[in-house]
Amino acid sequence: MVDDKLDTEKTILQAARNVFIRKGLDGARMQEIADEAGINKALLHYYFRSKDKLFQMVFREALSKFFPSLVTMLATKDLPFEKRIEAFVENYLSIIRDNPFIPAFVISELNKNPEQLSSFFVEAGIDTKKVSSIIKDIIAKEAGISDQEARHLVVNIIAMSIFPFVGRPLIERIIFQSDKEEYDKFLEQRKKVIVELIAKSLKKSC
Amino acid sequence: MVDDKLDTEKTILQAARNVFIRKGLDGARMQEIADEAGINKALLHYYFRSKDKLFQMVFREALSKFFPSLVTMLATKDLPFEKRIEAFVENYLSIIRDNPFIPAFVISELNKNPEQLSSFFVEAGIDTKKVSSIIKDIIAKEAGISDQEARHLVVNIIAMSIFPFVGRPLIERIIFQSDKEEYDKFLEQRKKVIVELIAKSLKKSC
DNA sequence: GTCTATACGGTGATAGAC
DNA sequence: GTCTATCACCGTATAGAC
Repeated sequence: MVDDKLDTEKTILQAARNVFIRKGLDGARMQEIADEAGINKALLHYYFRSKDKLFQMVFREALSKFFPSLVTMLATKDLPFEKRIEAFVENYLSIIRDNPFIPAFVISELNKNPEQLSSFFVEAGIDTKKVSSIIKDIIAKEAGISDQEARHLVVNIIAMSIFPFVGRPLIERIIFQSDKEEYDKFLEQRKKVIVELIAKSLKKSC
Repeated sequence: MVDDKLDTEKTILQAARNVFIRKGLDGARMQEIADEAGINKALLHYYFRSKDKLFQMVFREALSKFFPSLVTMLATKDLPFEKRIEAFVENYLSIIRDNPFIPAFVISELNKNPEQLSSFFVEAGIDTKKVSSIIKDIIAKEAGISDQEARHLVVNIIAMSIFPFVGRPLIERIIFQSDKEEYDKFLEQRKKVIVELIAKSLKKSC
């Protein structure tokens, strides 16, 4: 161990991330986290009091990564609309690429326990009204579509970005015969595919 | 109890579905399943030997619903291509609507334990090579696109269909301010939105 | 701060009566 | 087939020595 006493906390958190994201809250074992951190169980409780407290740390951090520059994407009016969508997709995909298991983790835990969200929003200082009004006031207007269409637009973009990651076990086996390399190539093409699809959809038909 | 002895098994299975789909394998408790079925724990083991065996029943059934008429959609050449896509989306969405929690359940369990798939394919008699070659040989040709583009097409359709359900806890709160009715309306519009988007994307640009 | 030892409540599974 | 009682184990959490 090169790390000195003080970053024991960081070591534990990293181990907790690995285990919780792989196994989920219910599937994770404090013993496994301790092993992965190279310490023992008692120390976990010394630093984080309980399993649930430790989980909250990991989960909320993961959830934060999920709110990418959604607001940023929409708030900055510097670029033309389509360029901003492109920037958003690129940014979002790169975040997911760096944390490929976070989306499935967050989705799993959130579906088991949706109430967690309320307290998260409060404590993270996120105003959902603001986000939703931005969609109406900025996206809808700039794209020249209705409020409802703007919501579909946002959901479509996020869906197409995230799904190849959360559905990877299934897609990779069925469509790619478990060829990991082919699948990675496929993922690299996503940005272009999504951006072009969205751009085309925003053009008035002719 | 009106049910006679023989459908105890069905009662148990239904209770197991409810609990496993809500809590996942790790989060589910045999006691809770027994309670929900109105019987006691011992009987669960009498009928299904172990928690894992019972889970497999539920999980595989759920997984089957996930392979919608993917093959059907592609195999039948009766309808013109775009009509077939429309039929597929409609059919797929109605399956999900009837089982709205299945996608998140399957995705969660599959990401925790991807190896389960191999044995499932074998036992369900699913030939993944066939599915993947259908995508190349039928979709790509009829749509006049490359093999790789055909794969993106399939993934996009499924992504846009499933995501509003697995991401519901998040989307509903952020974009719809927890307005359930509004969200249901939104879901009803999905078929039209997806079909039109895909149709537009398949048109040669002008 | 870090360890070992242990308490204590569950949890899956089985034995055995009816 | 269905129940009650019980076992063996595991998992979180804490006590207490160093």
